[in-house]
Amino acid sequence: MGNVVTEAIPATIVARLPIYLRALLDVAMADVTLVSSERLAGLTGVGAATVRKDLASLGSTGIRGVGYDVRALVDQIGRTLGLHRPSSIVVVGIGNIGRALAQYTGFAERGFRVVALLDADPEKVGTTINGLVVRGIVELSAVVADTHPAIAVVAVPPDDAQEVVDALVASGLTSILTFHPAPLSVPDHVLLRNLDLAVELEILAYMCSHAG
Amino acid sequence: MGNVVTEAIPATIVARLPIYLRALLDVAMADVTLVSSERLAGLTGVGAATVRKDLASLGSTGIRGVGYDVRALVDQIGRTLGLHRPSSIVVVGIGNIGRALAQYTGFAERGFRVVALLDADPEKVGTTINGLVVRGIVELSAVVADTHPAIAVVAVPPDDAQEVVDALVASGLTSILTFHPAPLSVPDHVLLRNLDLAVELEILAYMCSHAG
DNA sequence: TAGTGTGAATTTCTTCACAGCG
DNA sequence: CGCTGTGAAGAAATTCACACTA
Repeated sequence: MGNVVTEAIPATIVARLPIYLRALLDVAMADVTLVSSERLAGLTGVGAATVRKDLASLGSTGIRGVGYDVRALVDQIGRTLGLHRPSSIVVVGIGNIGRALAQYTGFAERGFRVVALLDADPEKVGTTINGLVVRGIVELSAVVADTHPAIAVVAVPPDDAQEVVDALVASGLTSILTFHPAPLSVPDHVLLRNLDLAVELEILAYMCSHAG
Repeated sequence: MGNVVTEAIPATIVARLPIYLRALLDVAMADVTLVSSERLAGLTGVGAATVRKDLASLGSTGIRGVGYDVRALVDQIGRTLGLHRPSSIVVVGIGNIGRALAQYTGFAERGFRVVALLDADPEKVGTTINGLVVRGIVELSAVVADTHPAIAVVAVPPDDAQEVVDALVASGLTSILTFHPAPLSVPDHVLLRNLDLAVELEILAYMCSHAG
């Protein structure tokens, strides 16, 4: 039990781990050092039994009759998610969303480091954001080869998205986050996660017209 | 079968409907008028049988041996999601993300209309974005009463988010989308959907360190 | 014939309930 | 005593397979 080696955690659980982590960092701020599964359940909206099962699945370190040590849990989850050493990120497309990412200072404490910014607009190339110089998109493969980012975030205009994604894939990147309002295609070995704001609003629209 | 009245569609299905819709709008652009469940499955990454089950659950109109009529499906899904008439949106916080939302022209064709912009910064109040004047956050309840938005999108600095959400709830809004890097609390009757970019990156980080 | 619609089988996820331990 | 850890039960979602029909 509690094997240190990774043994494929189901996607449903992986999707909840960041939620736990977020809540744990939050209570840690308030100098709380112990949480019960019940408390964590209340903070995250997940069932208490599910919380225990999830934590057990990553070889948890709960103390019977007491709860879980917050710091230990943060470590455990962070390690499971691969955040024990910072992941480098390249941001492609320095529009509103790209700039938000480049300027966001909270990534550091979540284990992410923005290492490069790229844009196609000559007016933006050469400008500095948060200590990073924006480089031209023509340098894409050079920048990737240079900084070896783990993840690329693509926030370019819709018409350019597929092209940029293709270029990233060609440069060897295999994890991409996009904000594109339509499906994008990538080879099977590439992980693409797409956030479409309209999709989020549509889900909310349904819930709102059928409930509260 | 195929009851027109709403009979509580499971959340898993609701979450997929916007994905189908997105793919359908995409193929409609290419003047495609018919799609098979197989094709839709390929476009969205969902299983073909699941696609058929989902569409059947909203009283679908597939034609055996042929496929589904794209326009009919778009209508059907749109109506189910409550998009047959545009939902009004108020955007609170005109930073990078808020500006991106205010400027995004694609919402109209997805059934959403940004009707108001709010910000606390006196420098921003009074400026115009995409034909809308930014109003002060002190006017929040007046603006809500005035424009009756269905959904509020909150993109303010982390420290202000809870306060703004509370004010929105107090003004009577019950559907809120936020971009906050921590849990937010709302009364039970309010629907809050939170997009934490760090969470998305963390999920990607896990997948990337355990697969591709 | 090609592809929907759907019971039935299967897998996956969640909840329950409680033994066991600090 | 209180809370974790977990088998077993239950619910939900997915997949299978095929009858059926335009």
